[in-house]
Amino acid sequence: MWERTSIRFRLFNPRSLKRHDARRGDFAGLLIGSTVVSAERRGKFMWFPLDTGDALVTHLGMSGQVLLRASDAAADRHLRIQLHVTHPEHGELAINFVDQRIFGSMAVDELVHQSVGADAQPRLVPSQAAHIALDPLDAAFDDEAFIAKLRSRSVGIKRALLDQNLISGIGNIYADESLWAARVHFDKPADSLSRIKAVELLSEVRSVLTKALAEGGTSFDAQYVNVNGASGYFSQSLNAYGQQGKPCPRCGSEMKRVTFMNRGSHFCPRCQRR
DNA sequence: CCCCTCACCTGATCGC
DNA sequence: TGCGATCAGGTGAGGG
Repeated sequence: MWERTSIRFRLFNPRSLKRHDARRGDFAGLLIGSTVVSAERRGKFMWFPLDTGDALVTHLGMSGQVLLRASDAAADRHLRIQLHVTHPEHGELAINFVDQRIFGSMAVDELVHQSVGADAQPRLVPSQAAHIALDPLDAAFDDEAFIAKLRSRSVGIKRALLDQNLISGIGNIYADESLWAARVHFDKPADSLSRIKAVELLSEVRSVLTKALAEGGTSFDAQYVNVNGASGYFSQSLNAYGQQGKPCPRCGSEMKRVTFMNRGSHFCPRCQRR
């Protein structure tokens, strides 16, 4: 983790600041000269609390990355924002915000107090991320509250899993993997799940996320890499996502892909019945 | 409030 | 080789 860091800044694409509220002040003006004191994340939001009381916020969108580079390294493809920082031990470094599709962005946002989870410990989160629920690997995640809310929704279970107000950290890949593992059809109404099944599904969500983290995430190509540019290996372990046409690893039936919520849903028509 | 659709973008790939 | 359709790890605004 970084210690104290000062910031300089270059903007290559103004759309990459769409989450910044300029009424509070200019992005660069709020940032330059400040010191980063820590790093936090929730879902696709990642933020760096500053000594000013604000935070440098990043939303990764579909294709965003924050890459750590030598200060004189060649520009990355799709570089949108570059921060030059001085690290107390490592000297001059570049932090490159790279985002092919520009669905992500950076911002400087105020930190607000939020009381969440089973421990009711107030936390400081950026105002624009305050509606994002804890992820199920957070020690304070409230299983009972989640299961109750999940089972009160009439939407298909996959919609609910992707709803970051209910639970964070689950995107299209991990939703399909978790539903396959729990043998639940993606469009089964959430309020039709038994309590036992909901508990099992949450447990499968946790094991999918834990395994994916251990393997460094899911990298289909060189675009999806960690802060140091390394690929993850979870794509080797996928049972459902992208497996259409192949046999189900559990029962051997042919895996299907259908369009749902403008994205692909992958499932076994035999193991996962509506 | 809950639910649904669609806009927001660039780039890779596949079929003709 | 070109061209159109489709697909890609996510929100979030706006309508019913």
